[in-house]
Amino acid sequence: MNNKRQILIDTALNLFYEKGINSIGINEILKVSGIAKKTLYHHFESKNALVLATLKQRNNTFIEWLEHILSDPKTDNEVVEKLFNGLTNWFSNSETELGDFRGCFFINTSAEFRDPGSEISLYCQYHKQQVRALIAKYLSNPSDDYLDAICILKEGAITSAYVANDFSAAKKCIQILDKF
Amino acid sequence: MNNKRQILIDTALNLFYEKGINSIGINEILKVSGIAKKTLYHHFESKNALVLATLKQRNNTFIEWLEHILSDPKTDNEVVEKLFNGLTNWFSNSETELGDFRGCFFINTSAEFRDPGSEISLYCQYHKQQVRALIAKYLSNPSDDYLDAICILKEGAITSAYVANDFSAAKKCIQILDKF
DNA sequence: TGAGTTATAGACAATTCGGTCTACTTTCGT
DNA sequence: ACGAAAGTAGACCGAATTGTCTATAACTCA
Repeated sequence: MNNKRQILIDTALNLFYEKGINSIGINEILKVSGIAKKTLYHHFESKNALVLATLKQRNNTFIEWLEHILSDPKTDNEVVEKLFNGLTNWFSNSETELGDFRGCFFINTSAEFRDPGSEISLYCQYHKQQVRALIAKYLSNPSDDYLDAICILKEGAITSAYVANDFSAAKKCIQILDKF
Repeated sequence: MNNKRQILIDTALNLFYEKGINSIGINEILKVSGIAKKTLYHHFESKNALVLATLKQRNNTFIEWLEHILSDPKTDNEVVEKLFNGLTNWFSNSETELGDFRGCFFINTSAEFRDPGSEISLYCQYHKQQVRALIAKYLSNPSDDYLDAICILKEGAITSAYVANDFSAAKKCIQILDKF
């Protein structure tokens, strides 16, 4: 039964993303999901293994969402518009697939797991590569400079929205890239 | 004697910034600093109060560093160059005042303390406002659009450097702003 | 039917957490 | 010189942490 395993991942991801991984204990995940501790440790060898599974789940969700909102662009400008309008919607909790905005799960997790060589940190890095590659796929002229600009602004918009509470950051990025 | 208080803040800040606040217990700070627990709780009413003091210390250090590297700019382009070259130096551990690069202490702390209304989250937000105001001070033509672009790119560069391991991100920002 | 897998509840261990407290000593300003 | 303030070591508290273990039950599939 992969059922219980999936419920554990879903429950853990929701709690981790909302409250932070270090703030959520195993017992709380079990209490919310209604699953026994032995079952958790049958499917995952440690809390870190569960964390890694939630990262992969979130990566899949995010990539699918991105593919959806970027679909069928006519121009490169349209890719930029779709991307940053999508981020704006995310910030204002209008993208139900992504849940209530609490920053980027991977940036947050990198901040909590500081060992740069750990599997968790490396997966966060990998996620950013995935997103970059996906954006590149939709651009007709994916010059490195243009792609760099889009990706750096994307990180800046997410961080500005979460830390500085500036939900209009993504909209401003469209203007900046217009002049590029 | 504010001496012990200052040692506690310095020790805590170093440990918090390197390993993360939730990963560092009170007892470790006491062990490293060689200060008694009673003394800590004489100066700070809780761990959170100590955390807040380290945030203020880091804010002062960062603002002073920024004032130093931005001093006497001749043009707005020079402000941008000085800022992002400074960030590049920070990423490669060449800015001794800022310590070994471990991302932005305020972004990291926002990720660890997820309650958006908490005093700690609000101070992180305040820090970003301070930095923005300081950059504005050095610009001869601080239009909101230009300032927004600089600040979003700054956040993007720091996050890209830390999470995606791209230490050249800040350099790319100069090019992007050239065309603005 | 019977073996193997997956599940259950929850006691338990070992450690760590933030924080309090006692009893004592040092330092400093007037 | 004296009293107040600031310091020390570390025992102690209750709660929370991850992870192990026992004992039992339900499910699937050959």
